This record gives sequence, C-alpha cells and structure tokens, in this order.
Amino acid sequence: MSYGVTMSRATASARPPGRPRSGVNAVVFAATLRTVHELGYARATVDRIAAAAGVAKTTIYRRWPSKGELVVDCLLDAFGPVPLEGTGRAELMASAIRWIAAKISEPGVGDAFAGVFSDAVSDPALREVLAARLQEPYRVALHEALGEPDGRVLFFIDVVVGTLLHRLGMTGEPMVDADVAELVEMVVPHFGGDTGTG
Amino acid sequence: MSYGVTMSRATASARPPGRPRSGVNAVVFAATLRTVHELGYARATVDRIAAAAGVAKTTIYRRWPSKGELVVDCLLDAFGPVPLEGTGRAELMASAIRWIAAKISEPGVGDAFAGVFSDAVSDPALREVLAARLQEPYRVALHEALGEPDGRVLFFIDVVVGTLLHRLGMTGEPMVDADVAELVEMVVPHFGGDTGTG
DNA sequence: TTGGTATCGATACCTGAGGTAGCGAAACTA
DNA sequence: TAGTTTCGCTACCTCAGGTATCGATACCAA
Repeated sequence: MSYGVTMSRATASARPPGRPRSGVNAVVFAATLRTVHELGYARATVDRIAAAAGVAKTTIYRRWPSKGELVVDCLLDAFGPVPLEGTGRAELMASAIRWIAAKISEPGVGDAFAGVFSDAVSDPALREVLAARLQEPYRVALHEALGEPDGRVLFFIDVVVGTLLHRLGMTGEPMVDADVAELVEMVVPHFGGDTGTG
Repeated sequence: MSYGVTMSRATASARPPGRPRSGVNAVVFAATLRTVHELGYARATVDRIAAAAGVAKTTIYRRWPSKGELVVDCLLDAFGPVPLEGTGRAELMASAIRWIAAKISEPGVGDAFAGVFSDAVSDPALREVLAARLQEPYRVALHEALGEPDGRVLFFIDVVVGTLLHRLGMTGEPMVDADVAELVEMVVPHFGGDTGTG
C-alpha cells in the first residue's frame, strides 16, 4: 500500500481519536483502475469510481484532495518499487525499461498515467505532486543504481516514459514488445551500457 | 494558412451563397496561442479565446466543431511543413528534431500541443483527428525523405515528440538545447545516420 | 454508561467549462 | 427586392470537480 502504514503506533501519540478509517484504500484503487480502463480517464468521474468501489464520494474526498492526487496514489500503489536486479548496467537499464513498459500495458494503468499527466500539464500544483511523489523516487533509485548525474537520469526518464505515453496516447494501444525491444536497443548503448558486444 | 485557401474560385460553382466568412482565422489562431500561453490549456476556455480574438464564441463553434479541433488547426498553422533540406540522412533527421523542438518551445505552442494531446487520450474521435491531420502528413514526409518503413518512422516520432512533451509536461519548461542535442546524438545513430564518425 | 471525536453514507448544492438554440442585424448574390 | 449565410449576442443545457451539511456509527476515555 506504499504509504505511512501506521508505524505500528510506536512513534506518535498512540492513535488519533474518533472513528478509525475503514480499510478501503485498496478497494478504491482497484475501482479507479477498473473504471479508467472501462471508460477512459475523462469519463472515469469520481462519482463513478466511488460507486464502483461501493463507497460514498465524500469518503474519497476526505482521503484525497483531488482526483489527480487519488490517481497519483493509485499509480504509486500499482507501480511499486523499480526492480533493479540486473548484474550489469545494460541489464539493469533494459529491465527497468521493460518493467515500466509492462506496467503501462496493464489495464487501466497506462490510461490513468496518461490522464493524470495530461491534467498536470495545466495544473502546476498537480505537476509538483506528480514530479515529487511519482517521478522523484524512481529518479533517486536510478541515480544510485546507475551512477549517472541527475540530468542524465531525468533525460532517461523523459525518453522512456515519454515514448511509451506518446505511443499509447496516439494509438490507444500500449507499445508492443518488438518496439519496446527497439527502445532498449536505442537507449542502452547511448547510456554506455553494453548490449551484448563484450 | 495551410488549408484550402479558396482555390481562387476556379473549381466548384463560383462561390457559396450568403454572407461570406470574415477572414478571422489567423486572428483566432493567434488568440488561441496567446491565451494558452498566458493561462495554460485548461484555463484557456473557448470563451476567453473568443474574447481575446474579438469574436463571438458562436463564431468559433461555427468554424470548428470542438476546442480540440480548433487547437489542431491552430497547431497545423503554427507548424507548417517540415523543413527537410539536409544533405545526408543524419543532417536530415537532426534538423527535423531541432525543428520540432524549436516549435514546441515557442510560446503557447508546446502547451497547446500537450493539452490537445492530453484531451485526445480519453477522446477517441479527437485522437483520430490528431493522428490523421497532425501526425500523418509528417509521417509521410519523413517516410519519403528517409526511406524508412512506416513502423520505424512512427517509432521515430514517438521517441522525439514523446520525449519533448514529457519534459515540457513534467517541468513546465521546454527542453534546453543541450538536451535536444543529446536527443539527436541518441536517435540519429540508432537510425543509421552518421553523426560525424565516418 | 456516558461523552467526545472523527468517519461513514446520503443528499443537495456551487462553480466552471464545453457546447447548443434562437434571435435580429449585416453582407453578399441573383 | 428576395434569398441565403454569417455575424454578435444572450440564454441555456449538461456534466464533472469539489464542498457543505446531517444523522448515524465506531472507537476511546472517564
């Protein structure tokens, strides 16, 4: 579930007073992806998501300040941490590219990603949330794993994610494996990873 | 102005009856880019664009069926044809990349592009318009100039445009020249163009 | 058991934006 | 002068994001 996870009430004053929140976050996330998958981002209204989750709309707005932040949390939950388990630089980058391509191909995930990204273009507040909560953790992880300077990592993310989202947005379909493979063959050598020649 | 341009009334029956349309398309395009630049895509409402152009909102909807199609026509007008004048393949691709990067950097153009792209994600009708009217001409031109198969040209467009839009969407600023240069250095060799190493 | 607090579902509502309908006036042709 | 189409204008419809309020409920503490 990615965030907070109560710290087993050890740190701060035991537990806040009042009726505790029911554990429906996961249900709401699932309903969000399902609704976005079935209706597209724009028609996946908060009313419909709430109905699909069997929850009142006000409950959603009590937990997330906007539809955009709900979707960002939903994507955080759907993505999870990057698997960075390759032995060499090349394998590491290639597996990261294939991982994000596969995630974006999952039903609802790519649409939700493209949709919230779109909203963020003309909503600076949401853009900061998107950059800080969704992009930053992966940027840090890649920075440490690859040893590349920040600017290069951001460029790497722009190329990989930008390409995948542009394909999805233009065609309505996620990028096929052959093209993902070509993306790997283009990007990895540029970043100094051997792709099989030594 | 890119489209139609009356054919000097030689072809079809002289001229349609009724009051002729006033030549305000260019004014509306300019007002669209200016408004999008100042307020962002979402807050650039059709009301505001009409006001900025000194035109009634109904006049705009008489000429374009939706805000999305207005913006697509506006972008067609702003982009114009690709300059494909390089001597070799490498120069040709590099100049095309620098050209679209520069266009997206122009005030309002990048925001309008990202905005309409965003709308298209959850609007299949607009997506077809975008693909057919905006992407297709450049795909054909690149296909003929480079001799690459369609799939490769579409991949080329996904990488270049996707990267530029992702950078703009995430940071709010267009890509700087140094990163555009790195994009060229990554893409051109992959497509078999020499970049200076014989 | 009683009081305090915060969440729950439900309903009603506000705002803003895309888009449409209908009007009289204006600009052109025949 | 009659016919046709665009013009600006105003009023309106629909839908989506987001807010306010209310009684009911679940928990804690005294």
